[in-house]
Amino acid sequence: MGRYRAGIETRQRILTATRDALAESGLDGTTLKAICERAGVQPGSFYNLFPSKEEAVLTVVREAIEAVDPHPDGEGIDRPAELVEAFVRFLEGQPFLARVYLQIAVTGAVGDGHLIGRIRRHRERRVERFTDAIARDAGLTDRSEAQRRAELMLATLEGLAIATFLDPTIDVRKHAQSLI
Amino acid sequence: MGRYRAGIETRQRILTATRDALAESGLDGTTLKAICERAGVQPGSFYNLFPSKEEAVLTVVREAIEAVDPHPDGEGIDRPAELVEAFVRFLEGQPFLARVYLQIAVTGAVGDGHLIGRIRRHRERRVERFTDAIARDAGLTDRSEAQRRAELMLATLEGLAIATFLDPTIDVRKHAQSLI
DNA sequence: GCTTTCTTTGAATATACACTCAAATTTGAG
DNA sequence: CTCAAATTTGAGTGTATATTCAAAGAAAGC
Repeated sequence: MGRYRAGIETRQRILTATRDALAESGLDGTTLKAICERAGVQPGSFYNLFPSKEEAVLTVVREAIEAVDPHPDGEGIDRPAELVEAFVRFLEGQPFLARVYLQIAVTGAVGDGHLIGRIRRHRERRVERFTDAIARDAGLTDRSEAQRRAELMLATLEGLAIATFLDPTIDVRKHAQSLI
Repeated sequence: MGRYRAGIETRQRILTATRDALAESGLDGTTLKAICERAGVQPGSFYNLFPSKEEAVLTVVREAIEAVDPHPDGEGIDRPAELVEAFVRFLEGQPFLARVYLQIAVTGAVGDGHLIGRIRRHRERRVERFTDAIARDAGLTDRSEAQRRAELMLATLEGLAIATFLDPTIDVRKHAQSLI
């Protein structure tokens, strides 16, 4: 499966096109046609590089989340404030992608169960990171108490995301700060 | 636009069919065909009673929310605990409809802007009720502080709803109680 | 029983979608 | 230059969708 330079470039063009389409038209408006037109590519070419439309969308969302991760390599020690800050940055910087993420989370579970599995795992890891950071920060020995707080904190952050979709005037940052 | 008895009965059958379809197949699986088959009705009959599929779905969701409202008539005084309890009851009793509600909230804003408008207004009223209840309960004269707390509380509840979709083992009630 | 209003039918419309595939073309290593 | 591997084309497939409409059929008031 070695790729030529042309293939790699096209792949990038498709990812950029997907990101732009998502920002402009949302998840539903981001059809294969829309992506291909933006990327200057025909469907067959798309499917030579991606197994499905979903995969391209998910790649874009994943990259955006990683871009705000304080320790994307898994090394280093998270602090709760950093994790919250990363969430807020994601939400403010790429609100359209944040919406797509939630859309998959809320919608996906009914689907084929493969897409939702990935979101589920991603969320589990996030709960763990929050739990660790909180336990460390508050000096908690009771890990289940830390997890309880982590779940609540993450729920609030995701709820705030929904709130901003419905009312963009809400000051997410201010609310998020009050969690720490 | 007076209706005959037959029309009223058919309307009820369609609403029940819609509710059942939503519970079994989610929002996406709830096609017009699915609704009509369950209700034992042809499409033309559906459109004689509802202007659109969306309208039927929204009616079902609205009725379910009203069913857990502590003061559906608008009279009486809410207490924060009651409002939280209503939310939890809705989430536990009709998880599929709760998901549909969030799905519209997260997805809708890109659409035609008419469906989302109704969700937005519904949410605004809810923030107000929470704000009033909190201000009264905590004896706050600063209404903006009460509103801040209300927004945060509602965000957490909605976030918990998302969490239960991804991980049904989460104890929403316990988390929700800790908010009061 | 007549007449108007409401209800039901069900085929038709229109359209949108993700995805496939055989053939033509381009790439780049040796 | 050669040739196998990678890429691109673009028409085509299959399927599903919400909604419409003219015509036929019940329901109720008088």
